Amino acid sequence: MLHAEIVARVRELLLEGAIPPGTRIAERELCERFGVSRTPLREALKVLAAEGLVVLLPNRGARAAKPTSRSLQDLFEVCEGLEALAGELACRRITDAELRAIAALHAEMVGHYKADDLAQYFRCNRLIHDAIVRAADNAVLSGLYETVAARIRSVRYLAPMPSDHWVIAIKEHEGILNALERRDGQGLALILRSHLRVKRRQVEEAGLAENADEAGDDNVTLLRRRQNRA
Amino acid sequence: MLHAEIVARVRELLLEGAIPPGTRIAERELCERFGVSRTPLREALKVLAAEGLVVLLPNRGARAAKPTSRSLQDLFEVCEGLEALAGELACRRITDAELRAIAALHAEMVGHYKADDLAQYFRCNRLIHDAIVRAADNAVLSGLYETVAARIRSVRYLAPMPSDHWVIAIKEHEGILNALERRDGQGLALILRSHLRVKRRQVEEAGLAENADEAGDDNVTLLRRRQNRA
DNA sequence: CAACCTAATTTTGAATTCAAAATGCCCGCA
DNA sequence: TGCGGGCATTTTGAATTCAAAATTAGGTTG
Repeated sequence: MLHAEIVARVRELLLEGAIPPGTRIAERELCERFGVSRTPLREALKVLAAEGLVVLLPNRGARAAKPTSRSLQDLFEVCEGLEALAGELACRRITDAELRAIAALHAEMVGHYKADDLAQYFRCNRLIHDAIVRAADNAVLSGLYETVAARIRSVRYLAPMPSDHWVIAIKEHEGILNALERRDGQGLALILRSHLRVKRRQVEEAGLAENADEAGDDNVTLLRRRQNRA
Repeated sequence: MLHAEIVARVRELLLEGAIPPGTRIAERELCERFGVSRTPLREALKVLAAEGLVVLLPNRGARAAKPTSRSLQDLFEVCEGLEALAGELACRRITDAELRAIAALHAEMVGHYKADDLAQYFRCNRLIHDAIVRAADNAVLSGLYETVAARIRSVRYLAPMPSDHWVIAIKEHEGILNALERRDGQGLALILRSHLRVKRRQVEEAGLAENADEAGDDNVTLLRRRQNRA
């Protein structure tokens, strides 16, 4: 099945940053890169547009979606909700084997923290969150989480990790593991939400200043909108 | 833009029940029905497949997705989470105008209840939930909610509404309005979840018995799976 | 009579073609 | 020199074409 393959490969390019947010996607170029005709490529772009990774401009082609500070906030809010839900469900359904696997990942992650290996730390971090979602054993939730988390991750280069935040993150992860072991769904949900809120603030602080100038829906607009609503 | 139009129209057909779940979707037929070639139609089917309304079988065409009891449960769980999140955000962001509009809808809905007009009642009910999600003012959340709620609604014909449940639903809706007015996000989230859980049980009780025989992933399987996980 | 094998037909997946829209280029002109 | 208009080129959106796979039908044989 050619179509699904292409969706996956283009998504890869978008998430890896090989096609940076905001850049024009030339059909021609991707076609010859993949060695396929425009038909399946265009199908793939439509699907990715439905996922929110690509925006289609009528008669003007496709661009890699560039999250505004606003849409990034929206994504974080939803991601919090999804992770909280996953945490609750996981506490009800997680198997001992899954729990052990997460504990192992946690230990490995702490090791990377002590070794100051940020990349490996992030890898474990991600695997843990994925494992929790998987333990929730809900296919719909997994699918939505994957796309939302991917869209957030696509701008992860914005977030530098101050070392004091790193300590906090480790503490929070201990709480996560603890809540899982106690099967405390409510507690886990709370921790996951605040955990994500920390990351969100990091991205906000890192990213807001720099894309305020070019995005149409910038911070000033955002503030005005949300204040007007009150 | 032909493509988006076709996505919308086919989705309509699927949600209206004009193409019942599980039926084969003949490309040819839809093409002549819409008066378009296969290219944009196929693009539309790919998008709808990504949304979960259609399943694509390699070299064997498309079928209208038929939720199994399992996937329906998954959808309900996620919908609960999304509505709860929407409720929390809405309490923070809802404007007085939006609140008044919901109160008006609520009053209208009670009127339909007293007049025993089920169809109109459902209409208002849906509009209220949509309004709450809209008041949450989060585009990503709106999008996800729409698709998840649509997939649930696509099998709504399964759920008969016993009159005692109807009373409960009205009571719950009073609680919803009350929590919104008090801007009690936590409380609203709880009410929305239990509200949805009632509906979920209705659908389960109505639907489970009848599709157990044909679906591959039936109730027995479901129970076994989830029990095995403990 | 039933099971199976083969050939015709239909249907799918993808490439190619074609028309319309947008982009870019060049020239004239103030 | 700077600006605008018109033509050529490129790119997009959709139809058509073509090959491969599946389905169907029919015939053969045990």
